[in-house]
Amino acid sequence: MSDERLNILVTTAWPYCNGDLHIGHIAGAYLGADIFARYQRLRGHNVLMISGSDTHGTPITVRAEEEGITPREVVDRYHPRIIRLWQELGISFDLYTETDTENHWRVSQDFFLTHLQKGYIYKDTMRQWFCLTDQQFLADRYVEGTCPYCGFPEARGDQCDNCGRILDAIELKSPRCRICGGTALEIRDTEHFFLDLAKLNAPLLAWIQEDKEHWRPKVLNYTRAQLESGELRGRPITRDIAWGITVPVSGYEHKRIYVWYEAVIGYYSATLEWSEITGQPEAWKQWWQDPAARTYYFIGKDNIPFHTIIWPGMLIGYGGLNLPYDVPANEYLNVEGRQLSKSRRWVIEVLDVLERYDPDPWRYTLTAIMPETADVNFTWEEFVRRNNDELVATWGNLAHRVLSFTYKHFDGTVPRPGPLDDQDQALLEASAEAFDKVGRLIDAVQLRAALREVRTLAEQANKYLNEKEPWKQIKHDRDAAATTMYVALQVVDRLKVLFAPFLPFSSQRLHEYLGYEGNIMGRQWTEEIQETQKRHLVLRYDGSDIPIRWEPGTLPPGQKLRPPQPLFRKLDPAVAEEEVERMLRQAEQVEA
RNA sequence: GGCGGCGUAGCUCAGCGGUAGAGCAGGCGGCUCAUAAUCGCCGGGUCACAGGUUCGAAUCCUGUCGCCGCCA
Repeated sequence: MSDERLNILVTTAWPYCNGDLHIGHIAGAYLGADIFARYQRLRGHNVLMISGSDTHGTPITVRAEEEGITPREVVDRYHPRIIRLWQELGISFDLYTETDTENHWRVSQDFFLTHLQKGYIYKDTMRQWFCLTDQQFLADRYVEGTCPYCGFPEARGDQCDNCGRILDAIELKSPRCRICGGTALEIRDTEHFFLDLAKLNAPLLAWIQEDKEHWRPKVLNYTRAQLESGELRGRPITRDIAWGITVPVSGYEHKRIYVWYEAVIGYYSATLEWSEITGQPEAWKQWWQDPAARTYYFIGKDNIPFHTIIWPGMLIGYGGLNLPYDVPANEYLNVEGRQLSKSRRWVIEVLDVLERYDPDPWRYTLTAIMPETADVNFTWEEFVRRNNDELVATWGNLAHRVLSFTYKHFDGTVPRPGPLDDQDQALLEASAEAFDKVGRLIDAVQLRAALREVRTLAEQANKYLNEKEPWKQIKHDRDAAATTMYVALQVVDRLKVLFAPFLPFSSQRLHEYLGYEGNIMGRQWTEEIQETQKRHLVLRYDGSDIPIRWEPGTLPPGQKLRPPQPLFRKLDPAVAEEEVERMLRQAEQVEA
């Protein structure tokens, strides 16, 4: 690990702001990003972690129609809830914003105009359904009809829910308008703008062939296969809908920019917004123009092509901005053997479970089973087991036995050690080496393995105590017991740091029990940002006062401890069954 | 139909060219500081199947079977 200070941009997929987030979202993108960002901050790198709510696109308008409210009202309901989730789970975005801001509109329109002017956008005509009653074109999701392949009468314009085929809306038989329910539709020509991906194929291919050894094989193989096929086609980037960013071209103001084009620009626009808010208008250049800067995109596997082909292509077309350094895409998290599904109500919503459980057990379990290389299956039984047998038994108990023993026998003070024997030194060395080992794994975004490595050190420390038996030493050789507890306390103090990116809440408490002052988690707060016309809520973070670093420190002898409490609670194994039943009841309500 | 992934101990999974590993579950033992936590030991696998490459394959290649994605 070099000591060079890097500019590191950590970003995550922008969640659609049409509902609450579930543990699949967290395990897929946000938790990994947070662990990575917290670690890199402790290393002393110049980290900026940003994201925001995706407020546009049909998922939002469909939701609004279902409830008879405006899209903006949908956003205003869920955006603050998503922000509250980040706070409760400790996801440390330096800025979490949204896409319906003047800043994001301006930056997106600038991208559009720049692409247009540089020849990466062209105009073409498409054939689309037009509703004679509403006098407007209908985007895919606004037409329903009979599937031309399987005859299913309720097929949507983009896909048939019965046979699963991807459809072109104009293929539908007996189409109906979803807005007015009428059938007075006809196919008309409509003009749209297209991103010329074919033109970007060659430069993308050149980019993907250099310095990508650190990419996950699956992400790299998939991307290479797409680019080497040389079959990238133009994609429409405008739509005939009424919600979204307007097309900044005279004569086309009634059309909107397609959400897939505009949302990814948020990675850049949010960095500009952060620079603006913090009064450092040039600061964004550290991450977007420094050639040594690294940008990481934490996403789910469904998003891979947007981040390894389309967004890099857009950046190439725009010019002058850094391309992704890594796209550590995760696979899916299933629950109790079934795929998570909002519509079938098969979900574990994070805000909901945080009412019954602490955040760190979730962070622990979801990291331990993070779907880094394959889909994984979450079960409540495993959640309870990981909590009780690993988090509580191995780590929480280690911290507690060391703290409470010291507190009782050494007057609540870190004892002064005598000479260290081989065993003492071996454990201290192992705890120092752990920073290097775990650090390498996090740098490579292998978080499961990194967490396992930290847990191994906790196991070594438990073993050390069993061999030293300080409860016997204290009876006949107080100095020997003092040395043992000194060594154990050093290791617990270091484990506090090693666990901090994964388990920030409990590391903070341990920090206090160990007698230290200060906040090692950083501070999160919300803020209303007023632009010329619009107003929006953002989440911010400040970790500049964090008093620990990613290195083996020394807990000073003589430091006064605070009265210790257990770090984690054991869970009654019965909760696993109760939670599964709760989920089954929820899912059945939908089917009924 | 095309592309890709997976199939390793009862369970969940790691290993991905050099004498089969971890955690949990099961059995036995040590300890009693600690949230009946901890530590040690034991049993248990023809690494889906069949060929091939190699001095040597769970690990590379080919095929078969079984699951699962993505695309058409």
